[in-house]
Amino acid sequence: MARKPDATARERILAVATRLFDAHGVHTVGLQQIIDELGCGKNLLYREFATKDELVVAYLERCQHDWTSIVERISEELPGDPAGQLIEIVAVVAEQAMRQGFRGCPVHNTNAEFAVAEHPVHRACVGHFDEVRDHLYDLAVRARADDPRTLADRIALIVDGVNANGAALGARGASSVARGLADDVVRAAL
Amino acid sequence: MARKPDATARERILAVATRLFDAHGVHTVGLQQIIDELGCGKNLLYREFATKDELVVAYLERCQHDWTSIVERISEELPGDPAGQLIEIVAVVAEQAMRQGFRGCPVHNTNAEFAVAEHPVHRACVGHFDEVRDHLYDLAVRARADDPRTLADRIALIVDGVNANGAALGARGASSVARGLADDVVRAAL
DNA sequence: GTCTATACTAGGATAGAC
DNA sequence: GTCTATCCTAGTATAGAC
Repeated sequence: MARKPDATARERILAVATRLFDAHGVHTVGLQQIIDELGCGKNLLYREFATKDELVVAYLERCQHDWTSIVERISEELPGDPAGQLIEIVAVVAEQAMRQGFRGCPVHNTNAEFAVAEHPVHRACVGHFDEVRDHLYDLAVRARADDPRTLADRIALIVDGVNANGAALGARGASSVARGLADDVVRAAL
Repeated sequence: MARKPDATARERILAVATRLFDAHGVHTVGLQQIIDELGCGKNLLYREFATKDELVVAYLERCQHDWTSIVERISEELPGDPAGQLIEIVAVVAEQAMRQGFRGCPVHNTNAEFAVAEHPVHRACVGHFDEVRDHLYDLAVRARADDPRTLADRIALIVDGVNANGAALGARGASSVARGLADDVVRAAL
């Protein structure tokens, strides 16, 4: 009797790959390691993702989706308060960065591993940061900032700074001052 | 006739390794690639650096030395003006981040590639960030900030944010607003 | 037909012997 | 400075279980 095709295979592969990539970085994790942890055959992985690059791009899309979920939740919690949303975005990222074992923004980390500008993985990373930038700008405009471009970029600096500093120094680093800084930045921009 | 032992060998190796590590990341650069570019034998490299990890640690020490040179130059340019030095540090990093081909802080990038906390490379990275943090705190104290810890951490966030954002988006990113933000932050803290 | 498991190629890695 | 040993990688092909 033939098995039914497993519709969840792609999701299961991505879940394992995400966990390993997040923990160790992309280049240090081999496909064999993913296969071993999945307990599946090599063919299954290669059916869903023809190359490792494809798997990495799918991983990045998943990271991007996670980010979108966060900002949408914040948007629902503070409807009609774009200025508050800008501050809350910083607060949520800072909270993540102070957790034990935080390794930084996975997209930044992946971007650091793929230097060639034309590489699809590098492009996927840049695409994510462009989306983040656009969203922050949109919030800054709706907050009626005098200079929304500058406000959005200042918040972007804080978010990126929390991710980088938290990856290096964790909770004993600079993340704890991020929310206060965002507060001052937003207040001064309105 | 036998060659004299080359006292500059270590420096030449480090120079090539630094260029390649900066451009492509640590894991993607093989020792063979470094050897090929040097035009030397494998023994020479192994005489100076027993393992790749040792070479990477030496590379990080070089990065740390480069950073020290920058802050010392700023210290000489603005003697007796610790507040101005904090702003100038941000300005110099932002200027670097807007250059063509900027790939981010090499220490952050290397740290992202070495996740294991006990790994000597990871330790070397954290050591660098601790030094940076201490230096910023020292400047904030000497600037007579009301809360020097918070001021130092706010500047650290901006510096790290410039490095991360610049690596992703370059000159079209958020680096251009860094100096202005640092200016406001320092002014508000005094 | 779908999956697991294994064998295999080709290349690159670290490491070290001579 | 060359040459070798061993290991690990991505990716392909094949054999067999369900």
